[in-house]
Amino acid sequence: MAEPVRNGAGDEPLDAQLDGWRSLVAVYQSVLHDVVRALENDAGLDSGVFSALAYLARAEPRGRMRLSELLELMYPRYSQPGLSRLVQRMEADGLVGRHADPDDGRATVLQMTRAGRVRFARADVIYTDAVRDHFGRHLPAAEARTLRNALDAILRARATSVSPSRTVRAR
Amino acid sequence: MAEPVRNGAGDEPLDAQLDGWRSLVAVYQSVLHDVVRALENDAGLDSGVFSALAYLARAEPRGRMRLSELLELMYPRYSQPGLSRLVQRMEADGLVGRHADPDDGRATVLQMTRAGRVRFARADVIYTDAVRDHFGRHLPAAEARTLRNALDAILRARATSVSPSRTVRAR
DNA sequence: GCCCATTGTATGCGGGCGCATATAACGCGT
DNA sequence: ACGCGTTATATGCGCCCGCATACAATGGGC
Repeated sequence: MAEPVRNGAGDEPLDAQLDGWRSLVAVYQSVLHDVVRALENDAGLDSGVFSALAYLARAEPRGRMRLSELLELMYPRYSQPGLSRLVQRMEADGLVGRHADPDDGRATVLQMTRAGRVRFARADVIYTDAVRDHFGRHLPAAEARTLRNALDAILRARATSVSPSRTVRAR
Repeated sequence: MAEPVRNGAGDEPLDAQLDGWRSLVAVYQSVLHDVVRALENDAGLDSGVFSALAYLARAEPRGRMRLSELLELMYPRYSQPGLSRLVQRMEADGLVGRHADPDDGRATVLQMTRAGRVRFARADVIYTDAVRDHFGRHLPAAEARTLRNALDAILRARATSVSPSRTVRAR
């Protein structure tokens, strides 16, 4: 969001970090827009469903996961009610099953269906190709590694510092 | 969106660009969430209103801009109907005026109000501080410049390559 | 064994978004 | 001056989101 007041030439105190953030925002929005379009048009999946399937595909054992675990992975992209309805739609589309957890009567266990696996496998190819085409293609591998290192360092630093309400349930 | 299948250790063919994209997505979502929260809580502005005000504040002459010009700046974050309603809300909140363009009967000219300027000035401080606190603080200035250069190169490359439907009005 | 605070999930509600479409003004060709 | 394709904006509609809240199950304290 919001790329206001870019330091074009001889502006203000010149803030390298702020400029970096603005460039990051611009790239993210531009690339994501095209990638999401590719997912929807070529794979028939919206980005939320795709993300959920991606996490489920990695889940052990075999595509099973608690709804609450998935929520932690998808937060803050989805709120708890938002995820609740997302998986309802996914169940309606036959991509996942929702079963009562035998160990905890409150919990719901998600189970990827075979159809879900197939849809995800196809979509993953679309996604990967789209990211390469719209992003990776323009970034030399060496710079990509540098970029990743810098960004991962930020993630680690943020995880460490006591950022408020990193916990899903707060207040 | 979607950070599936991260190359943790000895995974697949190892794709530096894809990993970079995933890190970018993770940082963007995490940081943006907190920045938007700060804007809403401390400045009482949602991110769309803030972005629009930021562009208007830079407009010459003095906070005037055509709706269609603003649309190009906000695209693809907002669609044309989305922006239409966004500025309607902004007008209702007294942040901008909407006047018929004397030179073109179809067009609407936006004019930032004094209240809009005040609200934006306050929000801009909140925004800048939040970005520094959640992002810039964790990124050395040298790395920030490297980051910006790599990302801006991607933006330029994307603008050059004939990416389909970069124009607002397509199809 | 009974409370009761906590945890896991679902739902009522209001609001914002995008798509398709409508409406109105423009301007060029004739 | 008329027609018609184009451009600028607005609106009907359906969908999805988050917030607040409801509800059910859990487990530790006593």
